[in-house]
Amino acid sequence: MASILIVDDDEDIRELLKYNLERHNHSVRAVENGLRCLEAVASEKPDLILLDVMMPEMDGIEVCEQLKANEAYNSILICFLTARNEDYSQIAGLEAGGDDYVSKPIKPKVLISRINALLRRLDLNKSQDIIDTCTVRINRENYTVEKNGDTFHLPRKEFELLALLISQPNFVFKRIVILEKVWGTDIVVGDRTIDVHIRKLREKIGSHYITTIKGIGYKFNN
Amino acid sequence: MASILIVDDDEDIRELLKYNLERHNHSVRAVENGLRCLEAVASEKPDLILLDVMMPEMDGIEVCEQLKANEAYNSILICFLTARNEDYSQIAGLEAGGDDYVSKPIKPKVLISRINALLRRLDLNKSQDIIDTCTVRINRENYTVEKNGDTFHLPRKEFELLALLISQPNFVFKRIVILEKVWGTDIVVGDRTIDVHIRKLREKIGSHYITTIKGIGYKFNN
DNA sequence: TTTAATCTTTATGAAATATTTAATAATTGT
DNA sequence: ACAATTATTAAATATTTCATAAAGATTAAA
Repeated sequence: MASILIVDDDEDIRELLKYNLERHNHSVRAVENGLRCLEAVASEKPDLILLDVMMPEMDGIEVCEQLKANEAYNSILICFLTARNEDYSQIAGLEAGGDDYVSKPIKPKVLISRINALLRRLDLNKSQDIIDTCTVRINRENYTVEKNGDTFHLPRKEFELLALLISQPNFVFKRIVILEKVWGTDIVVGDRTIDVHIRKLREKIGSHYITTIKGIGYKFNN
Repeated sequence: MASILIVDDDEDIRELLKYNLERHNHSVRAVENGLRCLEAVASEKPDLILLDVMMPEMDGIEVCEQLKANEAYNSILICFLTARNEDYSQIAGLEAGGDDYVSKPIKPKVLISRINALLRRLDLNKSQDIIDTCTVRINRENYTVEKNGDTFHLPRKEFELLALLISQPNFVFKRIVILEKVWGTDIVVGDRTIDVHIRKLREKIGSHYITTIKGIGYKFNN
């Protein structure tokens, strides 16, 4: 859902982060130092950079300052990765124009949740109260769905699930992404919970609107 | 819960915002222009400034730049208030060092929710997994509560409610603040819902731990 | 100043909804 | 056919609402 650039000299961390972010549908590149970061940004501007503070040669703070000084790049979100008690870096990083920081050791869950919070800032105006496809229209004001003229109410979770799927018709949402968006990163529910809600939705809006993509997730057909 | 400074030349807006923020437990000051804002900041540093962009004499962007240039004040969060289609201002504002913006006409709910998101950044490290008073200890890992040696589980909402109250023993949480923190700003539930959860909690941890302050809210006794 | 009536807010219990789990069946891809 | 994944159903929990009772404030009269 977003293009993310990882900058860290530790290959294990790059791999860990790449794996986790890709699981969550992000498109990820990873480089090992500040110079490569600037190159990567120049070749394709990412939405967000995960930037290690402590790196040989050019540290994260410096990279950040360079980017924020460049009008073409200063809208890129920057999230610093800092060692645990590196308090100074945290402050310096945020003052250099960083948007957030995450302390190592990095818990993937925490990282994902922070990243989502940051990305939400990008599309502040995207969030719509009413989503309208040619067949179904949902209204966040009162959790209702309108289909062929008749309007009915959906309970919260079912509504959020439908709202997510319908936000990008024909796009396949992975199960993990659904969990994250509808249930939140910190709440743990069993795997079958999604299925049950999908079934309820299908009962209510008609089975053919939602297609299962086995091994991946679900999509709303339009 | 936070000290907030409102800067807007429109008295109605100042009043509206002040009223709403105070209802949510924030301590609020309001001034009518940029100069007064700088004075107010100098006399007492706020956690967050709600800063109108369009103001006579010194506009919000300029105020923001001055504050962010001053090492003593650049940690203050700044949220711009912009006219609806003032797109340029939004961008300019964020580039000037603003942390967020809210478009007029301002919906109090939206504002409160944004402000909470910003303030959460201030106390990233505050959130504890285990809270321990002399009598009761809660564990966010697995939603359990330990009292006099025996441990039991609480359902999510009850747990969150207890966790909130216990986070500041003897502090009276207003109903609206409880709703906001436990249920979230965008979810609407009836007024009696809180009562029911309070009752469940009292049943489980003992009635004397929670005191009702009529017309205001509840507190956890320690 | 006390008392009683009145109004507002909170407590309670039961019912209605919503959500989650768990067990089993069905489906799909290999 | 086998393994993995999803669907389905029923049951268990959790959450919310609703109606009614109780308690706390407030007001006005005695």
